[in-house]
Amino acid sequence: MKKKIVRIKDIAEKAQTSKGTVDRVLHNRGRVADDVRERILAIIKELNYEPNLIAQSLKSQRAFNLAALIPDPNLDSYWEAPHAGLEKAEKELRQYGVHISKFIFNSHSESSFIAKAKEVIREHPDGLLIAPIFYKEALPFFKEWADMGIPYVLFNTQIEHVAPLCYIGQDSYRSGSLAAKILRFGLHSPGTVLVAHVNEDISNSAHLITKEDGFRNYFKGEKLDGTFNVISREINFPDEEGPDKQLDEIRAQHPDLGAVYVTNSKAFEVAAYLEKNALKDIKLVGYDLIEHNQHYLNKGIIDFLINQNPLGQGYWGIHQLANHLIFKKEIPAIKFLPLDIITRENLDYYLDPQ
Amino acid sequence: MKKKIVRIKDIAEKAQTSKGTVDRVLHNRGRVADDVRERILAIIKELNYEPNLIAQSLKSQRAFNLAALIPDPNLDSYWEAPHAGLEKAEKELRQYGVHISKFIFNSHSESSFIAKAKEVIREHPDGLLIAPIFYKEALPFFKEWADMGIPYVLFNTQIEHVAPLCYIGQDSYRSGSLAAKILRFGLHSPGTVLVAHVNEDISNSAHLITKEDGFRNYFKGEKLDGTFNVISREINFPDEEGPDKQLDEIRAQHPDLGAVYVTNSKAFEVAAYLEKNALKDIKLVGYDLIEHNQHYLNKGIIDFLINQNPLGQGYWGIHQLANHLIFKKEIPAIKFLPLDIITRENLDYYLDPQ
DNA sequence: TTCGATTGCGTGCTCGAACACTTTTTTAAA
DNA sequence: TTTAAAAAAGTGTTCGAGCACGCAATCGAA
Repeated sequence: MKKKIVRIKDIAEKAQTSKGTVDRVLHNRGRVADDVRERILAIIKELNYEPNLIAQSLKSQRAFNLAALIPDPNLDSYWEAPHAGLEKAEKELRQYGVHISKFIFNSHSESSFIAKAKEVIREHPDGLLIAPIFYKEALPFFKEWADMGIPYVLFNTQIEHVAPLCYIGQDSYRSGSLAAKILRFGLHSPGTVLVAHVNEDISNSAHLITKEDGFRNYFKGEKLDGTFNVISREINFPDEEGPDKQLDEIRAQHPDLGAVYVTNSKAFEVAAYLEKNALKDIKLVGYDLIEHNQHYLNKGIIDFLINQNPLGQGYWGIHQLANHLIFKKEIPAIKFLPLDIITRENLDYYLDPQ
Repeated sequence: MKKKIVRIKDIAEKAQTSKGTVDRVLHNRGRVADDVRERILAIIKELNYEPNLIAQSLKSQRAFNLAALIPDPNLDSYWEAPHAGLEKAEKELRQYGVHISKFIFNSHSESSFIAKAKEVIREHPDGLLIAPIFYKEALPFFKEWADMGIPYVLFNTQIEHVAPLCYIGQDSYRSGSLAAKILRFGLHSPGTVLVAHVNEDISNSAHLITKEDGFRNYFKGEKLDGTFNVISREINFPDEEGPDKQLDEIRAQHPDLGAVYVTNSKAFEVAAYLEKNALKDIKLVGYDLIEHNQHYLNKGIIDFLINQNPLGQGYWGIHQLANHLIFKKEIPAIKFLPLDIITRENLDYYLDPQ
């Protein structure tokens, strides 16, 4: 069986018309007699015509200026990976005329976010990828971008009541349940389990609460809430101090502390404490393959990390924009990335992209 | 900063010659004066010319007939996924003229493998993807294909002393270590750990032994070989019987059996036994997301599965061939796919492809 | 010098889709 | 019936790389 590629010309011939007319039908560009239009549409369906993307993009040669509004990786190394993902996607899509302008803000400064968001508006990109870590500050901009007709993709932080082209990231609830499952598997005897929100402004981070919900409900669902006592704490401290004081206190209150679930990428802070105090039997699960975490994962102090695949988030974010703008594909409103479970033995595979 | 794409014409102009000459230099298609050649090469380097793949493949329009030598998914559902991966890759690459012919053999019959392998030779494909599950029978063909100049990619089963274009699959040794790590995390007290090779001809499956090595060495490396007693057994039985007799026997010998590691996709057989005998405390880890395994994973009888990503193996196998044949990229000799850890809570994400 | 052969190099067509431009047909008004 | 305007349909160029073809210059032999 031969696979024949259907060209516009083939359709034209079969419809006894010219490729120009077929082209007008395909692109709804002006004035074709109704009977001809219908005939052509029927033939398109019949022959199952699919435009040749290669020829298409060779011709169109259009430039797509995408913008990425994303935190500074120098201030929080977590953001290095999304940057890398962006660049990987840009490399692949350069052939199609994609260019990405980065607008980098300070992840600790709302005002820098606002300033950069305004810059984005001035630039008027064809599409936008944004990590909306400042919920309240970001809200007004969504409306503005929508009015300007700039499609935007959110990643890392899911936001309700906003209609992006797509959200890319993890299912926080599931993510919490998964952490619970892992820790429960490793827990040998009844005791206290701590959910630790480390150095994060909870009021601006709904997803951490969602993670906690998922975590707690795992224990409830498994009828284990009698066996294990799940407590949660916000643990905030200046960089130079460490969480020692707070953790000491918690251990004093709950001598049967058996596991800690850190809801963001700061598990290494807790790991340092556990190591210092030789608490080998307290299980520890956290997020993200940043260097500090890898260090304690290799030492066996952090047992498992859940990978949020930040590289993939950047990569797929740009690809979704390209799928929408260039390839005119339908985009799912949510793209959940896998919840990868990482431990010392499979760490390597998740460090470098495919 | 504008990103200017360098064309052959640009090079020609700068070198004060014609695009035909530049083309001859680029493709070593003879007869260019030495001074001109050098001038052109210098300019190509200077301008950092990269051929426009889009235009390239539009023009070349070549057909690439790839062959896939792969077991029948109707006899072992594990093979459904590689088939799906093949098809996904074919869809993506159809634009580039790729067509895949499947040569499907019976995974229980060496002679059917040989027959199909001979068919492949008659077909004379441009490239070949093969799951060499019959080591001895496959060997002579590798040489033949090499002589015919057909590049071949191996997947699923790694074979030494053969020089494929690439091997795609898992690092079996690591995979064993990972299984050990997981089980050890869940083991609460000293006892016996069973490595089970279920219904598989060990003599033709070196990779199962490698898995076992990785598994055992984890316990040795962690200085746990005193605490845990690792034993291994080949458990073979006819389909209609089940492993009950053998497992009963093992439990009689080792009443302290705490965990089972099944080295292939047959964990569900052991799971059925555990369920029947209400052995909730025996931890179980196996491979592959086939339906039977998913069933017991959801019931919580299988604790974790390691995903060999069979879909990805098919997908990347075809892509590696395409990278070599069409895009002339350098191919790594080994592409290890990630060792994904799957449990009930993150199963979904690994079922459907990206 | 003339002819043929070889080497070196330039021209122009091709791929399929996009789109500007031209030509033909239809419709409405004079 | 003529004519202009509007609608419909057709033609031809373009994108960048590949490659066939053919022209021009050079060389060697007669």
